[in-house]
Amino acid sequence: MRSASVKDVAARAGVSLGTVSNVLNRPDRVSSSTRERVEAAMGELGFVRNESARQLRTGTSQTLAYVVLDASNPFFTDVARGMEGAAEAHGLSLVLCNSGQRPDREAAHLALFAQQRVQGILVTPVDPTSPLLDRTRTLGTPVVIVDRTRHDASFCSVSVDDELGGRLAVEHLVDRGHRRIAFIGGPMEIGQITDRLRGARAAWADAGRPAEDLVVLVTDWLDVAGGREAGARLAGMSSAKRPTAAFCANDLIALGLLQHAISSGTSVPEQLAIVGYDDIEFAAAAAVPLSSVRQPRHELGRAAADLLLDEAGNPDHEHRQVQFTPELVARRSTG
Amino acid sequence: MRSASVKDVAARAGVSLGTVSNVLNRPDRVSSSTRERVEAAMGELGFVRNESARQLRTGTSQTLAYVVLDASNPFFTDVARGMEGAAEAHGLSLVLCNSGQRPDREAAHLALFAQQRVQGILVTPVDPTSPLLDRTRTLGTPVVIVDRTRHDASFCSVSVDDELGGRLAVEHLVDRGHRRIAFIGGPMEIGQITDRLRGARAAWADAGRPAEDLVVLVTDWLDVAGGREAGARLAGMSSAKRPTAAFCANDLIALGLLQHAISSGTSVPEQLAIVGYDDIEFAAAAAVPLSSVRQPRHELGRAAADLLLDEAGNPDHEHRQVQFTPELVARRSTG
DNA sequence: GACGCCGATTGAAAGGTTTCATTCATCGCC
DNA sequence: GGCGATGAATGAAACCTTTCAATCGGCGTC
Repeated sequence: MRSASVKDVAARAGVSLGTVSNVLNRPDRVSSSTRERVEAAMGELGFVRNESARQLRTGTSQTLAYVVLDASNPFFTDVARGMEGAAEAHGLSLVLCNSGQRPDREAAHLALFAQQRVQGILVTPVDPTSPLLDRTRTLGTPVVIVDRTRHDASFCSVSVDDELGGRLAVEHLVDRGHRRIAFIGGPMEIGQITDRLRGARAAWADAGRPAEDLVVLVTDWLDVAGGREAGARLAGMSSAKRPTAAFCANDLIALGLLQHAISSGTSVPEQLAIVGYDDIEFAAAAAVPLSSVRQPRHELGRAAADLLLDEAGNPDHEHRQVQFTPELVARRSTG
Repeated sequence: MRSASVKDVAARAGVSLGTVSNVLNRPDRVSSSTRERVEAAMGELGFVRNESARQLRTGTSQTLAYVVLDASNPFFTDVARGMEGAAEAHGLSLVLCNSGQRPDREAAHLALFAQQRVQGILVTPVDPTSPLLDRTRTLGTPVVIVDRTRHDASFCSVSVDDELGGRLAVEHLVDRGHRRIAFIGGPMEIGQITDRLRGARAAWADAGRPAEDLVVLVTDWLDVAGGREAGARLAGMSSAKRPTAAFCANDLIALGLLQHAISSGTSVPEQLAIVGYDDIEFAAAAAVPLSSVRQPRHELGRAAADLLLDEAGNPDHEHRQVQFTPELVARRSTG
């Protein structure tokens, strides 16, 4: 039971095949009586337009694709929502694939989308320097890097000023009078983590504080478990050496740290102030609402989609690296 | 600069177009010397196989689609991970679209996937009774309903026994000695919410407790804000009438309730015990780790994908409604 | 030396849609 | 009543791949 084609519809409605196509694509060009006849035939036959054939003929697709780094991190799903808005405004659909931080899956998804001839690919790559990105673009599919960046200007990208974010967090802690603080995050291979740390150190130095009073605790990964473990390490320090505040490289770490503090009877923020990063929904909803560095997630997604559409459609497109400004949201976890 | 086609590759490699196709699809049929020549030509021309043309000719696609109800709920992203595993095992890709609970977007995504002739569509619908689902299947695309169900057996579906889940939660609270409890959730149009409530009431009755000692607080939606607000309502009750435990219809509600309790000085679980539902990652990581009814999220996704593949590939497929069994995970929030 | 066989290669057809230059029909107007 | 203009409908060509029956060339065998 092969599904009906325009030809079948045309036969049934007693019109030519071109007319059916006109009904589909330029309904104004067709008289209302035949239009109705054609539409009736479509209904009776259960006609579903074959997108492959359409796309083959026209060479254009109606979709943008986003290869997500980690679909279970709320940050990325919010970014994707911003993209959806932009795509919808242009009459396009956004489809997602999740790489789950696996380079092989990332590669497979990139290849699939390239073969599908999507209008363009948004990607938060496992490794932004991967030559696979260059290859994908060279082969004809526009690519925009999301929440990461290439230091040369070889790709369009959208990101947030992580150095400033680090700075904001530490300036806030300095304002609150802290004289010994911790930076918690890792792994240090991720450029953004080191940027945040650099900003943190700069702000600390600007405040005239000695470098050794900013303790760095490196975690294996940016998840809740890493935060808990860091909490245990903090608790193990002598009270003289123990920081009175912690700046965590993302909210998951901060939540883990908070959890450890509460369960071990450390009061937040009195004995330990905490600043997170990302301002995910759960940050405001934590037991002690978290201060956090907010990234404009929806704008990030929207801007990325807009850049991609420009790259895809504008003949004299130039690569741009958009950088957004983060913002500190002070809540109870810093007093 | 149109991208190269098999014809271009064939010309460059000095072979026929059929041979190029053989290199792509049956590399064993082609001598290694010509194969190398063809592959070299592909590399030089930047050939990318046109998936639309392939699909048009063969009639088969390599993808499954999942229309997610709410991509920002970690529960659904975990379900999607289970689907990814099943898809990968069959050499297929899974693509996601988010309806964000908007029926119009759900409809648009269903239409898109049907036109793309994906192998099948997994969907957590806004409304499982929507005729759109029937229409999509009638028009030729297999559909499996995820985490919802049709009460007639008209569709394959996977879900979890919500009545049992409600039962487990309340039995646990009864075991803990609570004699007055609350059910918090809503809106009541969602079948699953009412199922959980029915199970809760049944267990309560089985324990010989009077119906009026199970207080129902209806929320507008299953989010953190709803939980906070319910917390305020609980706090407003006289201590004689105030329940000593709450069973929340999902973890987001439970987290909101927990947050309210902590910030208002109510100790958990001593003054208020809390059971959530879904057992999302943040449940275990909450300030007071949440007891919760765990749904087998990955299995749910995997089973859904398997059903879909059977419906798509097996000529004498019969619709099945798979129901999984939930499990109570006791943590600190219930003592 | 002819024959048959086998693996390697070929090339035309098919798949469903869109496009566009043509044709057809109708109508108003001189 | 004939003419041009206008609007509607037509149908062949093109998009790129895969498939499959047919051809080719080389080899071993009788």
